[in-house]
Amino acid sequence: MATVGIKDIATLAKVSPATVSRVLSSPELVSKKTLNKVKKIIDEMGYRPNRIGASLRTRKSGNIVAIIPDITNPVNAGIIRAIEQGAQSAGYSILLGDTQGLVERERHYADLVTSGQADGVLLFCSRMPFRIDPTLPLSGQIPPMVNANENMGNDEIVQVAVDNVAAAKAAVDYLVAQGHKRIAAITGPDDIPSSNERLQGYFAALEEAGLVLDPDLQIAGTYTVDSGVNCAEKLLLLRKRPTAIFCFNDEMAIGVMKLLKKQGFLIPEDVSVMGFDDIHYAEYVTPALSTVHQPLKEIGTACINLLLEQLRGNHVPPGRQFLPFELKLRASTGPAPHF
Amino acid sequence: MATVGIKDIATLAKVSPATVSRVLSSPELVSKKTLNKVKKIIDEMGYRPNRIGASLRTRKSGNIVAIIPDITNPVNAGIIRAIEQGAQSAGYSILLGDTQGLVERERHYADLVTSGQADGVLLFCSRMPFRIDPTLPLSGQIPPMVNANENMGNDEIVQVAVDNVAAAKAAVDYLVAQGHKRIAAITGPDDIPSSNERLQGYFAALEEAGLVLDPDLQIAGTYTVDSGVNCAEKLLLLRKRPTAIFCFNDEMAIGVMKLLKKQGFLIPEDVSVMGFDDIHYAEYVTPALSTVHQPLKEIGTACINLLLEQLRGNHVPPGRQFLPFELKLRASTGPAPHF
DNA sequence: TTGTAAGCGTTATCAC
DNA sequence: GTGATAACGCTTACAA
Repeated sequence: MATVGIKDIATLAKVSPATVSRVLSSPELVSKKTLNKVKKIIDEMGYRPNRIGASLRTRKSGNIVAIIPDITNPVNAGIIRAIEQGAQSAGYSILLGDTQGLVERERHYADLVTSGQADGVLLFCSRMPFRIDPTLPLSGQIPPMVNANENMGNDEIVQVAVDNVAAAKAAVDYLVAQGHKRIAAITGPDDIPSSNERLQGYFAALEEAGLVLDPDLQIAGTYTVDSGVNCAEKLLLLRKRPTAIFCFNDEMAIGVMKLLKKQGFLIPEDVSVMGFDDIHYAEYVTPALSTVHQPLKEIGTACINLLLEQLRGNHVPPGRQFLPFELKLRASTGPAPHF
Repeated sequence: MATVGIKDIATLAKVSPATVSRVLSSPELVSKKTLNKVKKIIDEMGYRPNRIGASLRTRKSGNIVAIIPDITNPVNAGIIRAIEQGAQSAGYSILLGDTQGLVERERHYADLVTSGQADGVLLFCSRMPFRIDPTLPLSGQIPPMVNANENMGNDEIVQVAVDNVAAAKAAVDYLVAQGHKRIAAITGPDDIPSSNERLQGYFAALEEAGLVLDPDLQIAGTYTVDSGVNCAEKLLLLRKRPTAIFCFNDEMAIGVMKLLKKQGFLIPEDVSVMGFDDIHYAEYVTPALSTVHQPLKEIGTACINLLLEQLRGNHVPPGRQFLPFELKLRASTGPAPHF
């Protein structure tokens, strides 16, 4: 691997390094003749340009860092897959920053931009990983950045997601239309904005339906199957049980169904269960889970496109961009039981 | 973001750039006094070293590229998560190369090493992404590299995985012990070495049990739920149906169960279903899926450690390294039906 | 259309 | 312990 550089090619092709560089980066500036000559040598020598050298000079790394709480989460994985695809087509590579939800790791990965290793950020969480002076305008303080699937509570940031309020409302509207009057909500952790948005949608639907809002029917989970089990236990212990349970993600819905079945409840005859996300397996649990579908691929594509636009130096209007959700009605929801 | 560099710090601290560099990289070489002085200025100025400049000089990017057919696959996601963790602790970042199984994308990501953007490779597929001269020894032709969870058919490469032959044999041994005599196998695509290894294990178990090997009972799937459905259809159409179906991954097992239930078969009373992988949801399908557990975290950790060892310049004995699998017996397998 | 030469921000090698 | 200086491999004014 005796490294062959641009100078070696230049020497062999009897041109200047600048010309070789042009052959690589802007071939239209080079005459056909020298172009071919140089290309031939490049091939013969198996020369591969060193991107680090170029990066140092151009001050562009060609990398985008994705800051993700958990790559194992199928929602994130689905989005990142589309992102990677779009990035690669545009000549960018994705740096994977799985943070396990830790602030320090979010910061660490944000620092990759500061240290020149990444040109832009895709943020899958709601916390701002950069130190910001709140008295100054945000633009100029942060690099090209797009938030994926969360709400940062700041409309100066470009954000792509599903309209969680509307989506949750649609889910609950459906349960209401099925005659349910006691509809429980198992939310996510209360510091997660998207979970709070879903809660708002839940409230809105209940209010519109003129249903009383029973605080006992609102429980915070942690987005895991186990927490679904635990929350369902609390719900079933109530004197007045819910006839429908709306879970803010599919994992918890799966946990809820697990407990329900274990306790001999019929789904949906006794209790309807609604999820959120439409992960791959929602379709294959028994009964098949009704849920809110999030268009992961489209979210990912929109994110990377908006980021690439910024990286090209073009202005992207900040604020939230909503992609359409879809209510997937399967077998876990049905009419409210009669008493 | 008026970029402040090492020289600025040097000037302000009235030392040489070299000293500032030492403060950052080898503080033990600097006197306490200057160390503090320089650190203070660095803090005050919010100076962040530019890694690209350093990379150019040291010829180390600090990146590792993970070449993965599909990040959406929970097995890969689980492994990569542990890898990312280990890499980050060692100061490395992971470049995500989702290839969608395409050779050209595998090559593309391998090229990141050639172009200096990555120092090592974590390979999740069985194809060698580097051009190799087969007449020469492999070492020297490839960068630090570890294969995760596949078999490259080349013992000169460091590879970490579960012993697929033994694992599949254990799974089938169990079915045999349960009295099954007609055990079907739904394999993966036949160009995937790990699938072929599982097939070997299947053969070995049948042979050891003195069972006839019926070619009708061996079908190649594509590792998707749908392909599980299709393969199960073929199996159920046979005049002599299997009483147990061993699927080479959980997704297909889920598909098989879906069809079985749709057709009114009882699992495991009529047909036992065994999966492979033990993905998160295997536990939550109905009936809970018996399967072979792969220790994803351990695989990931072993991979990154072996790679880091190579990146440190230490020799790592090539060849395959097996991590222990575990047979998870849940509700989808049981005794063979009596006739 | 091509060449010259000055960097990009760091670290390594010498001296001192 | 510290400083001067020359790289690392490339791009890009500017000049020719």
